[in-house]
Amino acid sequence: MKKETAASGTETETGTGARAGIDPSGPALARIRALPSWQLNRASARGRRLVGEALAREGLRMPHHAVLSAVSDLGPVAQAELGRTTGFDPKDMVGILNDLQAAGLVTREPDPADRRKNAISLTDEGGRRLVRLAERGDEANEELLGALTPGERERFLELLRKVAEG
Amino acid sequence: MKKETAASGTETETGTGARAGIDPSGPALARIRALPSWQLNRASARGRRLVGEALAREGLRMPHHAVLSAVSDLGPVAQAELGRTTGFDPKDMVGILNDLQAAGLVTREPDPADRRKNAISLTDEGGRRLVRLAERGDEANEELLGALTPGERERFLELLRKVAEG
DNA sequence: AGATGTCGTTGGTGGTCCCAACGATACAGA
DNA sequence: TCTGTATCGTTGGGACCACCAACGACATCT
Repeated sequence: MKKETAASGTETETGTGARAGIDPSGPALARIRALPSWQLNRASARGRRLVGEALAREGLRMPHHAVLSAVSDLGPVAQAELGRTTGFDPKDMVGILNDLQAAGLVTREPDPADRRKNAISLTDEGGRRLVRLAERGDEANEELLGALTPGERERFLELLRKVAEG
Repeated sequence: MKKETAASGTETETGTGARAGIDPSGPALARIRALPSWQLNRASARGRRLVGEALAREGLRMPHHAVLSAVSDLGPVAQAELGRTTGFDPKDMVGILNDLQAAGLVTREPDPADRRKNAISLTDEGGRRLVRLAERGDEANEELLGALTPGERERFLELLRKVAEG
């Protein structure tokens, strides 16, 4: 029952990128799996899993790490500014900061100079936790790129940045 | 327009917008952004957005494209087999196939040889739509890698596969 | 026959991202 | 000073993707 109509017939095309060694009977799935977007999703999912597991050992998740880093860099800073810097939605920023505040890693005080704003600051414990988070994150990324040589990693990151920035 | 005073206005300033170089006192954010996992997430998100928009022009989404491709390759096939092949959760497979069936792109008939199974087959319209989906997907991936030369694309995909497979 | 496992399905969770609206507040211009 | 406009943090909702638990129906192995 193989009535392969799609793509198997006279789809000569330019022959670009097409991995010539693909199963001739039904290349549709292999084509999809060869797409950069597909492989990017797979690699990204693996990275998220590795980093997620690593940060979970510190009781936090990736957004917490990012926001904690931003607070560390920007000193006392408003939530909206944190959102612009890290790219997280204001809606989600509320929950992230709630978690960090509940864990005693940041303080959230009203800004006397602008009473609309919250001044977010890093606590000492937050600073210590951030160091450990960075270590865990580095370990996870080390494992993520484990199959690559140092030279390949450099090249990969360079190309990846181009793709990410569009 | 408006000067951004921020909470730390009085003593931080130090001269510029600070967008230029990495601040040596607090490189935490820059470190995170330089992580492969961070860049992978960015690139993957861009890919998902581009592909999603492209496939939406055909009224479908990425999982539909993948499953439709699998059905095209595997002829009449059970849902569980589709799930194993494409990696989608059985729960999600139900919804995906509901959509494809409602759109007349696949048929779902009871398998007489095993009444637990559904035999999923591609319709003629499904085959035609799949061709268009593949074209749209290729266009989106073309744009995704637009900043890379052909040689860079090949190298990038090679490294990306290594990272994805771990 | 009974034990075991797979089938499709339903239900629920969590994470990421985006949008709309709200009250409170700040600010620029009439 | 008053008034409109914009931003602040917050709440609520939705789309999409990934994952897991449980169930009845059914097949298979012993």
